[in-house]
Parts: sequence; structure tokens; C-alpha cells
Amino acid sequence: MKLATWNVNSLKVRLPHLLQWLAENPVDVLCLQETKLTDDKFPLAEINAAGYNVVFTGQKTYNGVAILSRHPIEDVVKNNPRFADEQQRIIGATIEGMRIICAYVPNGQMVDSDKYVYKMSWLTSLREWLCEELRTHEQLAILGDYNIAPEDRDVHDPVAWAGQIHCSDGERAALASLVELGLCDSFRLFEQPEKSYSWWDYRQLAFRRNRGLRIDHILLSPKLAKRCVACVIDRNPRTWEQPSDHTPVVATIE
DNA sequence: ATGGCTAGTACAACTAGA
Repeated sequence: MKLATWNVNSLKVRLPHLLQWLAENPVDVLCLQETKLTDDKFPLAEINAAGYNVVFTGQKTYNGVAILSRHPIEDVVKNNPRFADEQQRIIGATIEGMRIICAYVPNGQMVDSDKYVYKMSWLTSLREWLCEELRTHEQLAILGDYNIAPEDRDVHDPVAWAGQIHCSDGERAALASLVELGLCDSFRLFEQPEKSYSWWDYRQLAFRRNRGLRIDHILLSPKLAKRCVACVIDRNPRTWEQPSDHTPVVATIE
């Protein structure tokens, strides 16, 4: 089983990339973030034609998440039941006995801003909900754009980013508290190339200079982590014309 | 140098992303 996550930064613009990537990488499950589409505009027929079932929850202009699957999708949940949220940032479902949660964690904008406060309370509530979900689902994966670089090695310039948004102690502690639930960062189960990132700014040739952050993650429950044999970042779509600023992350479960 | 791109909304510049 291959599980993947990709922040597409507008599914309307990136649908051709999505279809091309799926044709080259026929993963079992793909979680999308930042679809930026209301549900009536979701490209259901195109995704079905590519061989995928899909569930989604979106809104105008911002946010929006979806789960694509080659297998049947059951027990769908939209948003965190413990957190009343106008913003469509979470969708979960059970696929082949695995609980799959697709999450688009708030950006936070600036440390101590209103958006940062929202990000932190969103993460606190996420932890509480995941704690419950883990009691009933031993095989659980939470995939998405966390908007948090876990460690300095996940940041191209740790000095410049020290204490900044995505790298602050509060955000890193919030991510660590998810890990304390028993979830593990599948990427770090394996030896990885140095300077591995999943996002690069559109500006100043950041991708060409590999000035990026690793903020897209696949966290696995202990049972799934034991079965995980690989986790890779696929930089290839970031080289395509008119790319998303994020690139896919793929975990392989045996 | 707090900018630099990109996408959405809507048709002129804004907000937002990270």
C-alpha cells in the first residue's frame, strides 16, 4: 500500500499535474490539501476516470481537502468533531482497515498573531481528537501539510528561520505532542538525503537553490510504522511548468 | 531592503500562503 500527501495549491490549476502524477505514481491513497474549490466545483468525473474514488470538503478561495483512493472509502468524517471550524481543513476515512486522516494545518502567518493562536488551539484540539481515534483505530495515518518543520535539519537556513513561523518552539512542541501519542514521522524511519524539503517559496529561485522547508508529513501509528518500508519526497512535480509550491510525500506500507 | 511569486476574487488591487 502506498499512501501519499500533496498540497496542490488550487486543484483547479493543478488538475493536469494531479492526473499526470497519478498516472506515473498509481498510489493507493492520496490526501490533497488547498483544493480551494467549493464541493460543486470539485473535478469528480476526472478523478473517477483516473481510477480513484474520492471524498472531499471544500470552500471558496481557501483551504479544502480531499482523499483519493483506489479502494472503497468508508466512515468519512469532515472536520475535527471536537473543534467547530468554518475552515475546511480535515477529512478522514477508513480505507482497507486503515484510518486515514488528511489534514491542512493552519499556516499561522506570524508567531503570536491571531492566526498563530488559532493554529495552536487547532493543534491542541487535533491532538485530543487523535487520542480518541487511536483508541478505536490501531492502524492510523495522518497525512498532510502540517506547516511545521520538526527540526533544524528540516530547514534550509535554520538561523534565519529560528523562532519564526513553522519553526517556533510552540509549533514544534505541538508536533512533538502528536508524536508522544505514539505517532511517528515516517520520513525519519529511514536514512534520507540531507537537505530534504517538501516546500519551496515561489520567489527568488528558491527551488533551484533548494531553499526549502520540510513541512509535509506522514505520521503513522505504531502498528503502521512497523509495516512501513519506505518514505520519500517526490521532487519531480516541482520541476514541472506552473507547479504547486509543495511536492508529494509517499509512504509505502507492506 | 519585511520585498521577492502565485492563486483567488474580480477587473484594481487586495488577501493569503509559508
